Amino acid sequence: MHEDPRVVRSRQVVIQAARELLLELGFAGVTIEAVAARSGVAKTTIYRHWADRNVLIMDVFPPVERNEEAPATDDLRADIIDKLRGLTEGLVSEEWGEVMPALIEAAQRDPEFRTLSKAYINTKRRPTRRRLELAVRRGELPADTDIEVLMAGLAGPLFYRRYISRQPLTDRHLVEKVTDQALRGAGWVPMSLAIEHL
Amino acid sequence: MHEDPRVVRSRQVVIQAARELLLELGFAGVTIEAVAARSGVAKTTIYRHWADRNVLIMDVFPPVERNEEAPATDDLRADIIDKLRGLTEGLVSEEWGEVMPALIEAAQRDPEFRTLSKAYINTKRRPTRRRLELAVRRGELPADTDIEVLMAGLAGPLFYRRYISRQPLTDRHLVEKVTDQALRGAGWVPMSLAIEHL
DNA sequence: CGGTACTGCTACGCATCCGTAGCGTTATAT
DNA sequence: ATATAACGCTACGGATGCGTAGCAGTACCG
Repeated sequence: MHEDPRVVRSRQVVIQAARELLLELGFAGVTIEAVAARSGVAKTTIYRHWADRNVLIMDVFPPVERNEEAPATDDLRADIIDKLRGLTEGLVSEEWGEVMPALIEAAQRDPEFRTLSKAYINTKRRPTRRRLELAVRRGELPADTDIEVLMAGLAGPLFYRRYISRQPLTDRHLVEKVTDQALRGAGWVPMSLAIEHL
Repeated sequence: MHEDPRVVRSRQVVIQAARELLLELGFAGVTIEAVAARSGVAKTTIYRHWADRNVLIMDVFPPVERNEEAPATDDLRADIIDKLRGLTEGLVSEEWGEVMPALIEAAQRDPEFRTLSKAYINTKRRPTRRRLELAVRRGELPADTDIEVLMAGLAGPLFYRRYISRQPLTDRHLVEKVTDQALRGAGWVPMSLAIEHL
């Protein structure tokens, strides 16, 4: 019942090669022949694991992890900064950041990729969204806060710098600045003050 | 010295067909043969106007317009909202919005597309950036404002909603909400108050 | 109205890629 | 040790796309 280590290795090596090709040449570069050449795995072997080219390409994108928890200390700002740091790491990582544009572009026209993309985004968004909803209930944020606008105000600037203006995400205190700008703009009141308001 | 109307027509029809194919099928779909079939223009004629496939694809993207002026009324908020409305129109337009993901993805790996993309972005950003710098000089914004973070806070959320979370940009007062969130977060003070502060 | 220039069509040769078949070899499991 | 399963290799047939050549028609310009 154990997985044959040869199978495990083949799959891993092939996916890695396919990912590299996607980064370097775009979707057009991910041909079975090119993947075979780069990975050293025979073309026939690739076809023994993936039915066709499209199935392989889907597997290039990392699996969705569904188990992230919403942080919930009594410090909203710290919780958000923590989340945005995670997002920043993802955006600059090779595994995620480099592959995102291809996924976004594909999602723009292919329903299957759109589904995959939505699964990613929603999974990533949920914990932060939960935390913001909690903040509203607690009074850290005004009751009439538009959470979606706030979400966009937090994550949007990071995506923007990464893919649109192409500026570094490594600037000192960037995440803090973005967080403060959005939270302050949303009318954030630190917990201690919020309690006084009751 | 006039342009032969046949040439004008050929170029226009071909580019239109190529753009449609880019939207529907991505870069891989923009083959000379497919463009010829859709446009009704003979393949040989296409090669008479474009040296090869890449040159044609570059022409699919609309030309950069360099003549936009920075607005400069005494109302920062109104000026920014005006600019963001323009951005919103672009993002939902067929000419721009639908083609952006492909350009971003291409810019991620191809230096030529990266150059083109930068030209677009910088041209679009400049007027808004100018207006924000003016605002700092005038005292509408704090002297230590990080203009790049503020830019990202204004434009980022709109890009984010369009391409990442895929939410509508047509919500009532979305642009106003985004503007207020970012400006307020940046410590914006309306002009009348700013004067009092002197 | 006559020459020029643009266009459309067919037909290439070349290359790349798809996905499959057959066969020998080697690693793995029991 | 032996059967099984995975792998590599070569070789296909079919499809698609590139970019070019040659020739015939026709729209344009002066």
